[in-house]
Amino acid sequence: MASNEENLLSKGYDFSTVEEKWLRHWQEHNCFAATMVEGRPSFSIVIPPPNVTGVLHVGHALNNTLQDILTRYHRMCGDNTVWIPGTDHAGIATQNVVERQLATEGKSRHDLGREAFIDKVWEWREEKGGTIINQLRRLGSSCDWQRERFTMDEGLSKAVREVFVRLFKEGLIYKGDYMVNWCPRCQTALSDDEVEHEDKKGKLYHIRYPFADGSGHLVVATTRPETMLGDTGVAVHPDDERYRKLAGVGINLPLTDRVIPIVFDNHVQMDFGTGALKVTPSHDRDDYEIGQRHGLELLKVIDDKGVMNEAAGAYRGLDRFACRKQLVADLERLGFLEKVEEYDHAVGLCYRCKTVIEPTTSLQWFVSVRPLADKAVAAVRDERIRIYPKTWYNTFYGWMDNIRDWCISRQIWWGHRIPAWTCLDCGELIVESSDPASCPKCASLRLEQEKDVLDTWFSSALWPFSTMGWPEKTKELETFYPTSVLITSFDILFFWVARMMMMGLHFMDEVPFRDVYLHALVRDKHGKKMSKSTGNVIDPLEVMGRYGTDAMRFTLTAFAAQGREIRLDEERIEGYRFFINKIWNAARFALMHVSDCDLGIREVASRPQELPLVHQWILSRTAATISAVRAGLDGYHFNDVASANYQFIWHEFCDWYLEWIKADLFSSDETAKRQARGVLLVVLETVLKLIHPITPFVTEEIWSVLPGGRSTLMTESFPEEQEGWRNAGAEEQMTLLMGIITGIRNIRSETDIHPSARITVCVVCNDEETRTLIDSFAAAVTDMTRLSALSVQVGGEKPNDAATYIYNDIEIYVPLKGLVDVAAELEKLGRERQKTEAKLNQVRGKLGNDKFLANAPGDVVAKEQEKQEALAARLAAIAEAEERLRKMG
RNA sequence: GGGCGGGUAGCUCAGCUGGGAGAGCAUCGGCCUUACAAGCCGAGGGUCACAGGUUCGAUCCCUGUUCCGCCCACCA
Repeated sequence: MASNEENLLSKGYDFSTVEEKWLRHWQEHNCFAATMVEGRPSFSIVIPPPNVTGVLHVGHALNNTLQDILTRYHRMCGDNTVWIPGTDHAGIATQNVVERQLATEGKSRHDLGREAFIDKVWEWREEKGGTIINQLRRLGSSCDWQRERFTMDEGLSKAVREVFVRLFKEGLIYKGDYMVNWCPRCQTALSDDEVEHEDKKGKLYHIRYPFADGSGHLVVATTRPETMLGDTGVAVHPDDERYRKLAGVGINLPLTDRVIPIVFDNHVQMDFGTGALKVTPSHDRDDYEIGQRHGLELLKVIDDKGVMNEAAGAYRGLDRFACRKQLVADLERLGFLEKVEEYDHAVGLCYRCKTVIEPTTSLQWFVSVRPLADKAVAAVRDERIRIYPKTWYNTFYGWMDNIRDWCISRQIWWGHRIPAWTCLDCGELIVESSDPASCPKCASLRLEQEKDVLDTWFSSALWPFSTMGWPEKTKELETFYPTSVLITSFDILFFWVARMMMMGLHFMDEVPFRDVYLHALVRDKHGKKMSKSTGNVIDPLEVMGRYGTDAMRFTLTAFAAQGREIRLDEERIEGYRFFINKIWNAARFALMHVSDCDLGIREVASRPQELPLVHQWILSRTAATISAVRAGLDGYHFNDVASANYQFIWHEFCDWYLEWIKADLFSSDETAKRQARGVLLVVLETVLKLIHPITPFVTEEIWSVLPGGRSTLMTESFPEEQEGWRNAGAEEQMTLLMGIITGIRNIRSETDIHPSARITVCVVCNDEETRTLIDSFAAAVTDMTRLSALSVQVGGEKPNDAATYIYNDIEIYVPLKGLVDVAAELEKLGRERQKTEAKLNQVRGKLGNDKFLANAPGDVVAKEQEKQEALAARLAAIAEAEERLRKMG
């Protein structure tokens, strides 16, 4: 082994050098580039574009690890494969970032003006926008980086305009004055799902509203008293006895000089509060609808910044919350405040800045989503799109059934400006994909473009086809659309996933993806959401630096069961780092024996029937692992893929196989040596390929030093099913031998025999076949348990004065020359006997039950019978051993 | 208020179409055995939340109870 040390791997796995090396190699050799070869199956993924302002968090790490696993798998399978990367311009988020930067210079975007501000954002993007992309690269993501897209790119912008114009012309986009969710801080409208609801401790104010005729008052309750200044009515339920007589009676609205009417509306809940509802049509969604039904006036009292306007009279200029305080004090002073209760209720917050949303009416653009949503629902019902895990179907349908029109205009500057113009002369509204030069109606040149931009999700809804060149007819679209699978987190199922379905189906007349895999949210080990303020954030970059990227990727994969949350524990990452190191060391060992081999030795694996048992066994187990890994990958059971690899590599390949073949590898028997080397090389190559999609770096590095001069592992072919390696008989025989070895080791350990002490063992079995098997592997057994002698017999005379272990129906004796603790041995055997008896009784019960025999399938009955025989034999063996011990005692 | 998910070993979880309870980590004991002490060998540990039901047979299916988490919702 000294002669070819330069070919060997270093003693410990140094991930940082290796990772750097392979990232460079993959990039320089353009290994991730898409292939579009005629006649091959296609596999395509578009990345859920992270915000251009983003930095890699552990959710990204999970999301992209899973995508990379599938991409690498399919690439190795020989499919035409592409993974298209990119980023989202993230309207509000990015604008906020740049505005904050300006604020440090004491400026606002208004100081710069729209165009200069947008230039500033682009500048920011050039400088800092590549951060997350570089972090994704570091993760090993095998995206076709030459195809990187940005939602504000020229091509994508063209697609956005095209979609907008078509939808408008089809009547699916309209403009109107409606109630929207308004963020006073971002000063823009938000769609319903951009509003987060949070339970807050608040107060419920009960306010007296006097009748105009002076006959008394009624009481209304509200959590937002400042909105009363905009009240234009009071609503009660038509069936409410208490208020029936009030028809036609007006209300003197306190603190104002206005008289407002009482209206009767079914929407009012009679049993809430006093059953009387103050109606503020301009600042509440329900009130808006009640107002519409009864022709109530719209009166805005809060402006775009959340400040009371001139309609608020004396309160004008006050912030809405300051106004609330002041107004409540005034009501109390004037005797209008009946009472104040503590009250918990949900408050709508801006998902970006957490400012309390102010519902208000405003002129906005909307998409009529019903017809689009229907297509999406149909596609899911027909299984043209499948959702994994399937628990999400109900949620999906529920949401789609209740979907409302989508407000797509945003009053910010950074984004796709709405392609609509108004003619300042004739008022014509022009919607065109290219900028119009003049008004088509009056030929005026005085056109003004809409100031609003589109909701960011409008452009990301087009992502699966806009990134492939739509509206042009491209080879990419032909080859890769629809995409194979969308992998994303469930929290954007509706923001994004549903809308991609709608747009894809509408414009491509085809689903955007065949499968949707929704992975869990990553939380801390206690199930808490990670957040900077709680300080429980696990930073993937830090983790990668500490344990290596492969270790982190493997950990995330091992955790990726089809559930809703992943509780990530940093200790686990450390544990899996040991596993990566284990692979490294196993390879190091293997290389000591195969580094100078010619590749012809691999032939031995193609005729397993000619090989010794242990090789047949490992090949059979390898075949089983290939099946498990492929099945896991095909069915998105990522955790199963991880554990199949882990279990096989560590506990079968390393713990048993490598130990077992050491004798052959060091042997002077050339045939045995060649067989061992050949199978070792084949199995090592196979596991490297199998696990490469999860841990690309360490596997590439090992692969590169295997004999034979190799290019990259990532373009090698993924292991095919190997039915020819399957061998149930070999597995059974090996299981038996391993059981006996474990038994002997158990005796050693239990009786405090030093591991290096040579002992003799006598194995007693019940048939000649077993005896021959054990006998022919006596050398291996002796070797692995450090015996000086092993005798195997069928029945017959057994050693006295021996420690005992029963494996199935086989008795294992270790003579101890008077050192046997008879009582302890008997106790141990007694426990075993009880367990065995209990099981046997259970089985006998079943087999004695006619109904079981009549109803259970034949193979189940047969299995029970076999079990009965095995248990009975074991029981007999235990009894014999006990008897022997009693004689001694 | 509605919907969804979950309660399995000390911890984190797996267990996919009902037929002998599993993994990792942690714990205990023993080992520097020629790849690996980032390791090896051995061991202990669970009335599968609770109560019923269906079935020859239930961790798995059905009903109810309870606890936890999430989502949706116009009771101001």
